[in-house]
Amino acid sequence: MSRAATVYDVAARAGVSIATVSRALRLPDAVRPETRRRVADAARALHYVPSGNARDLARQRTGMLGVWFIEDRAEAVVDDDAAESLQWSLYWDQVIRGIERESWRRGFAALIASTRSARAGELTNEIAGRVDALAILAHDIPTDELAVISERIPVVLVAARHSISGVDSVRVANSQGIKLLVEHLIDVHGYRRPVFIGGVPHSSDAVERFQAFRRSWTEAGYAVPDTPFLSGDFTASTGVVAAEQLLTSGPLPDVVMCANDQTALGVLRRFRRHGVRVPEDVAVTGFDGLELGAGTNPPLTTVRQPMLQIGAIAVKLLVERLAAPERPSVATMLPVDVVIRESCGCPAQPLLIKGMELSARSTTSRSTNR
Amino acid sequence: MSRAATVYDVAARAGVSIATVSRALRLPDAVRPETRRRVADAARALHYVPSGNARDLARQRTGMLGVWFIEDRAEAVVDDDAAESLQWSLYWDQVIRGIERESWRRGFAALIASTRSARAGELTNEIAGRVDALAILAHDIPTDELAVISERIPVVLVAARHSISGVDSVRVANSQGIKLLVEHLIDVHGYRRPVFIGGVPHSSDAVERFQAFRRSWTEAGYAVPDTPFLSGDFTASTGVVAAEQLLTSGPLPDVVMCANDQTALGVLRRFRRHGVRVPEDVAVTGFDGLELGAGTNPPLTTVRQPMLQIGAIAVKLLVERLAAPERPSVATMLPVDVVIRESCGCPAQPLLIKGMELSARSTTSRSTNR
DNA sequence: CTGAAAGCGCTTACAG
DNA sequence: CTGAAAGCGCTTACAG
Repeated sequence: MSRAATVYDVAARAGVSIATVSRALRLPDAVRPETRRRVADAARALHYVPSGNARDLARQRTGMLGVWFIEDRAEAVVDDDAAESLQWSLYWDQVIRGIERESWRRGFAALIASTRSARAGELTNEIAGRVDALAILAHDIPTDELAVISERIPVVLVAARHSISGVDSVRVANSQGIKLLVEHLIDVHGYRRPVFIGGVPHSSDAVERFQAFRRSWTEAGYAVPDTPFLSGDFTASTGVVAAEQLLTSGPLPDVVMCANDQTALGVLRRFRRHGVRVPEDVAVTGFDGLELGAGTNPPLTTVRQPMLQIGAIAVKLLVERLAAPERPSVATMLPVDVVIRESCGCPAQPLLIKGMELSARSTTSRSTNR
Repeated sequence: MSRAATVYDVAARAGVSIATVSRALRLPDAVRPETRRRVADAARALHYVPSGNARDLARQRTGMLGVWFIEDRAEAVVDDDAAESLQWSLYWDQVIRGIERESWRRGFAALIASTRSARAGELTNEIAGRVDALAILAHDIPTDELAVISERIPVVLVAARHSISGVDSVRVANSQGIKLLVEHLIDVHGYRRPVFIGGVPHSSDAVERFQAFRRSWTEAGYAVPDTPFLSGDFTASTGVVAAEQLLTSGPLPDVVMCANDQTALGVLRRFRRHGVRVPEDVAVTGFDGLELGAGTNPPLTTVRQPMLQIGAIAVKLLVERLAAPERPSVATMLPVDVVIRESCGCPAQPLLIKGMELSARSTTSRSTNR
């Protein structure tokens, strides 16, 4: 690892100018075949690896899309040996995967930077200046800093609480999803004593889901608590804790609605460990539609949001704005589906309640899921 | 989004030189408080966002760790509506997560670039030149290109087949894991007609696991096929296809060992759909130790590899080599555990067979898992 | 504590 | 088709 070769070294060895080296490497058709070959040989011999920084600086673009990912989970302790991964948001994971994938399809690399909280200035100094556009994945965002950054590069907010004028955003129809699910729980199963296990308190996803929970049950004529039974951090450990508390705080509700799948997973596990049968003794539902929920025991009834698509759309908005900086900002709301599996009390044959169609006021459609 | 402000603009507005702007922003203590304030005000007023490229170019470092992720899955068709995510390797996902996390802990951002196959030159041009060090996640690697790149920046190979001299690598004890699992299947369950569902043919993980499968059963005195029943791409669809073929090709084996968990998941699902009971009619095992396997029906007996740790160690090796470029290369082999759940025929209480201890020739230790 | 100046390694009009 | 030169936006010895 001696001093790395540069265009100058390659040029010298090939007996051409640095401009020609640049062209031979970048625009092969712009130079004579003979020249091209000489440059290629020199580059190979010198183990030349072009500097991305220098190139990007000269070109005034980076080809990178940034993902700023704020972990908002608490430092929760999980009692399960294998559950370390459950500390992580499987939901964000999927969204990030959607971003990576779409970035790749559109010729960008993804620069992922995560942090535990938005330390002031970090966003600006660490990534904003090194990417062409930036996706913010967070429930709570550093509004002021973003306002400045969005003046310089396209920014898209995913699942964020606040919106910033001129900044695109992507979110899902939380309320509709919960509403459809509650209707199912009432109409099909006749439940009437629900409980809600919340997520990160300042998360708009968590807030919207709980409010929809309240509204839906209330409108159906049932009294429900005006706060979540417990608010957690969207991890399985929240579910574990919630289940424990549920078991020691009087009669069980007939259905436990969780702010997300991972929380529901924790509830399921802890209930099972205590011999509480789901759905016989109590029904449990989630939100997200993680693959994981198809394999739980019993399989989890949930609301599925299009996670990969959320990421893909975020990238699409970014790239579009890169092409048309002045386009008005767009707030995308993606539809969700209710995935009926067994944890709500339904038989093994899963059903799918399409959110799309309902929102268009058509008949509830139920189609076989597998 | 007018022309973005630069140090020159900030300097002009603050009435100082660009050197002072740089210092005020980067080394606050090196300038007078008054100067610092003037610069900060100017920067804020101008919505100044420093250029990462220019900074990195001047500094000769990027603060970024690259992850080059080669997808090697085939374009398989899955019959399950929700299974799109199963097309993705949940294993790589975890490793990447481990990388992101450790990168962050060590003050680096992670640049993730993925591709479907190693197009020549892409690696060199697209990432190698823009990161301080590079992790290659792939079963099969572009050896020549990497040899060149590793001359310039630290490279670490994860789960790769070939090793390159002078390049660090991380892999797991595939053989030991399979061996321990086979011993369990024979000693505890008395199975004798196993079948192996393979992974990507050129993957060393897939190859090592199959070879260990052969060796272990053979050494125990049982005849086993000398090729996998089927070789796939490590996705659930491979498992689905394998299960179909198994069902139509004569008597069922007594145990189906899969090259990884996602494949096993596909087998489980398809068997279940056809009314084949696991483990009563046939046992099934996986490899990876994904969380997902704890929730399948029945829960999956598998070999668990420390995926987050694999990623973390990859980063550690990279950062260490950054500090000591001449250190001899190290090939890390991480231990695995056998996670006994129910799909092998064991009762609900899960067991853990530690790979570590066995490899040190101590007694097989069995500890409760939850 | 601050400034002038060189340098980081490319790309890209502009000439020829 | 090729070269000389300016420019991309910072950082960092070196003086003062």
